[in-house]
Amino acid sequence: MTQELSKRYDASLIEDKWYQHWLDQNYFHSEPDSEKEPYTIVIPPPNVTGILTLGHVLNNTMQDILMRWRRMQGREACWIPGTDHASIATETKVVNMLREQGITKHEIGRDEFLKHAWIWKEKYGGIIIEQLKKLGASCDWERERFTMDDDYYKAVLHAFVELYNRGYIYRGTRLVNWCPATKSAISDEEVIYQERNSHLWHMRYPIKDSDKYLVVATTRPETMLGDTGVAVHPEDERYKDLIGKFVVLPLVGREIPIFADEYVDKDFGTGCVKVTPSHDPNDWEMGKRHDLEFINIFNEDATLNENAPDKFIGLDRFEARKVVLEQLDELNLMEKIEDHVHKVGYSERGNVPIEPFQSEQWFMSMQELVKPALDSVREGKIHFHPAHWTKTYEHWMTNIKDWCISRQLWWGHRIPVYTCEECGEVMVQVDAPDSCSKCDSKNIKQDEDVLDTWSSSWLWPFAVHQWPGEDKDLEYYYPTHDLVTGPDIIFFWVARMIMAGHEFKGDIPFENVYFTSIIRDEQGRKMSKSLGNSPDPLDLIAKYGADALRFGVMLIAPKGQDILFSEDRLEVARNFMNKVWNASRFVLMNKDFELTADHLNPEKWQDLELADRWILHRLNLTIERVTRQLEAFSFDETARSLWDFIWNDFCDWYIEMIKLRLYDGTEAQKQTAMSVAIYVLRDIMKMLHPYAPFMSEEIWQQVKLDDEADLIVTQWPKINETFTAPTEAKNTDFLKKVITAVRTVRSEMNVPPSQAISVVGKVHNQEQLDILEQNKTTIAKLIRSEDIKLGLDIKKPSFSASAMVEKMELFIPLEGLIDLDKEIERLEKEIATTEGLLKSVQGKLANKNFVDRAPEAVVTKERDKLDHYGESLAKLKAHLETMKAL
RNA sequence: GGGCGCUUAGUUCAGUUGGUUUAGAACACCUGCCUUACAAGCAGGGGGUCGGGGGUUCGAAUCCCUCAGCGCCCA
Repeated sequence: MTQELSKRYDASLIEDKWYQHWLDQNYFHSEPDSEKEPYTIVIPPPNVTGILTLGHVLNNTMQDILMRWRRMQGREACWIPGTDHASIATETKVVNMLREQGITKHEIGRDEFLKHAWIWKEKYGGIIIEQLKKLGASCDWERERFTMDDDYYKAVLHAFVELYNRGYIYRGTRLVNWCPATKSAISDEEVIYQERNSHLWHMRYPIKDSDKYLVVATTRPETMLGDTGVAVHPEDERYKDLIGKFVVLPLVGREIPIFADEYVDKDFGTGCVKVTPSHDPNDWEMGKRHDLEFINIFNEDATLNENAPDKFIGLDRFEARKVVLEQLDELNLMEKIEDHVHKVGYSERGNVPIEPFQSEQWFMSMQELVKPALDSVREGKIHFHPAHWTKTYEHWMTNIKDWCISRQLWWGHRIPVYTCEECGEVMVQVDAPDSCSKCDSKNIKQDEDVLDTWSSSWLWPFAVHQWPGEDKDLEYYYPTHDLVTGPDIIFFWVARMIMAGHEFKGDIPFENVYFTSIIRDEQGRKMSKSLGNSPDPLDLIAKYGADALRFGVMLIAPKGQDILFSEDRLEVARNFMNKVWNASRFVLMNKDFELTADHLNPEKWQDLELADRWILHRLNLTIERVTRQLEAFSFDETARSLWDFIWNDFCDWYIEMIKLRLYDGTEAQKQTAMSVAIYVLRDIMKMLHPYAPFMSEEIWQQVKLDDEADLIVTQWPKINETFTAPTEAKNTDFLKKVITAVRTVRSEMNVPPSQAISVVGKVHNQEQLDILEQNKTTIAKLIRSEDIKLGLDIKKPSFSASAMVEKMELFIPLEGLIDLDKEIERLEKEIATTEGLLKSVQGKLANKNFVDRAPEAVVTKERDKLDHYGESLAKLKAHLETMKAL
């Protein structure tokens, strides 16, 4: 039986209940089913020790919408969840935790450190997963994966070994982006450039065997201790004579050559560039070209090493800068200091300036991997949404550099390269060798480094299964279908997954990639912990409900643009949820019969009225539109379509129009109205379910038949062709216009709702008369009038306000109430508006070019308008005259 | 320096292949209402000429060029 619903929707009473119910029924779990077409999404695995942010809410709500929608469409829907070990981020957290206990990681050693890390992971690793459940995420939790699970770990090593054997992985000494805080190399993508106000120091380098000097300009004076040359442009007349000569490096005394290189920008600084091959990428290249000496002056923590003069050894790089500047100043070698704004690369995780640092690392050659990945996007096998990201992708892919995949960390997948200490044999294999394959020695040492996190998560779409083993799940669910992620990881992750998909599976990993917006605060600032502008989604769920959070975020998530978030936006969504709740409550309060299949069978409906045919017609349009919008990943437009249909059509008009039948109608009339209302409400719940799963399920339980399934597994609504009723839709629009016109007069003339009025309608034709006569009681109810007179040639009352609707004249006799001046003013305004419209139409039609060249239909339309406005204007003017004569 | 995107009511945004009236919605605002689903509500209303300029066209917020401002990415 129907239970009483509370007047206000309280999300907290139902959300946990339904989530538990869905879990109990195992609805989220998927198994391969040859009868059904699969639909798969792999979650972008969040950082295992992370907590839910609004970005996750946005991203995962979209995924859940797609999952629930596809599940309802009958697909075998599988959403695979999991977390990422996040090498640097997690290790940093564990290091900090240990530091608070007075422990350093080197003290306790690798194995002991990893024990602490796993304990940390066990303690905090489940948080974000539990938070996703609060949001309503319908992930297949039985399939949850972690990138360092045993089998996943092996899959990562397997991929390394494979690529090594295929010749894509090599070891090399390169200048890498070095993070002195974490003492590890990082990839190009992990360097964040930030603008800094700094200086350009102009320093004098004495020329050997001369009393002259040349001036170099630099933003990093401390690196001069590692300078091994000075470069000028070959065509720079100022310095041509100096090429081939030497300068004596101040503070160091080293004699270094002056040489010419095209790279030098004559117009920057002095046109002379100090060259530090070991500490600058461009200088590195020049060093190679000109066979310069490579002198590394830094330790791993960016203090100066023994290659620097004694007094600098051990100084931090920033300290060293001060000392260098002081000493140059003392020696009168500082020409001048200019203010200078430049971009400094910071380590994303360590949050300190990165140091270009010469070291031995593992690299992955990208040349071959890029090709199929680029083609599959260019050829449209993989679609990006919005499409413009394709260009960004192409640009990056065509300028890609080899990927530095080793990290000087412990938390992660340790590189499976083993070296025999006896004979130097190198063995690359998944399982550790017992002995050297060449000399049989047991003295074998594994590479100390771990792999970049992304070189494990790039395998995610297939490594979540049993890859590289035989696996029916992998067969069934791969390739996946859609991926929803942030554009900030298009290079880190998306591009690399596409490469891995092609390389290891010979196919694309997904068909569509939807790039979400970036969430900012009201002032457009990025959300961050330090700014304190990043609300906790769980607080928002507690305050507004998960459904409102989901719906609200979708409502403000435009395709391809940043989102400006504020809590006001959630209030809007909460109000909407309350509206839906109350509309449902209204229907249920008026349902006084046990619902049967007959009630829901359109063929059994008797005596449908105009309102019924109209709302069913609108329902059809909404089903079509919402389905189309979901197919296009238009999450915001879908939300708006649902809003418009539910609030504007169903609540504001349909429910109001059937009240008369429900309150005063015959049993049959009431039954019909309720049947249609419930039918529509049921489809509303189905369409709303992906957006607001909790409330829609709660209401569904009240309007479902006993033998029907829970909403989450109910079939997505379909268009019913018999509901198509364009004429009824048009007639209803006319009816609505008449009602609104009367209401407007009422309001503008300050007639309170309690005040009875009469209405006299002089219709334009018989059709209008029929529509209005047939719906007279409905009109009466909605305009609160007991007295409506209609006719083709009805007499116009003298004391009355008036309005025009599609050539029909409406009079509202307001004797004793009417404010004559006000009505005259109103009419004059109306006349001015109509004159404006008329003028614009006349202008078009007076243009010979328009009449000659515009399509016939467009011209006809304008002629109709001319006729329409002309007649309206004449009538309005006539009214005005009568009013003025009074 | 290169690339991508944005600029429409006070605010946040819609506006599909250029042609339904003088550009829509929500929030905010103004007026009147506790009308037995909902005051987290109902009814009504005011408010923008679509960043500036130029062009294409019978017709442009919608296409092209240009300038300006903002944002992001890459170097």
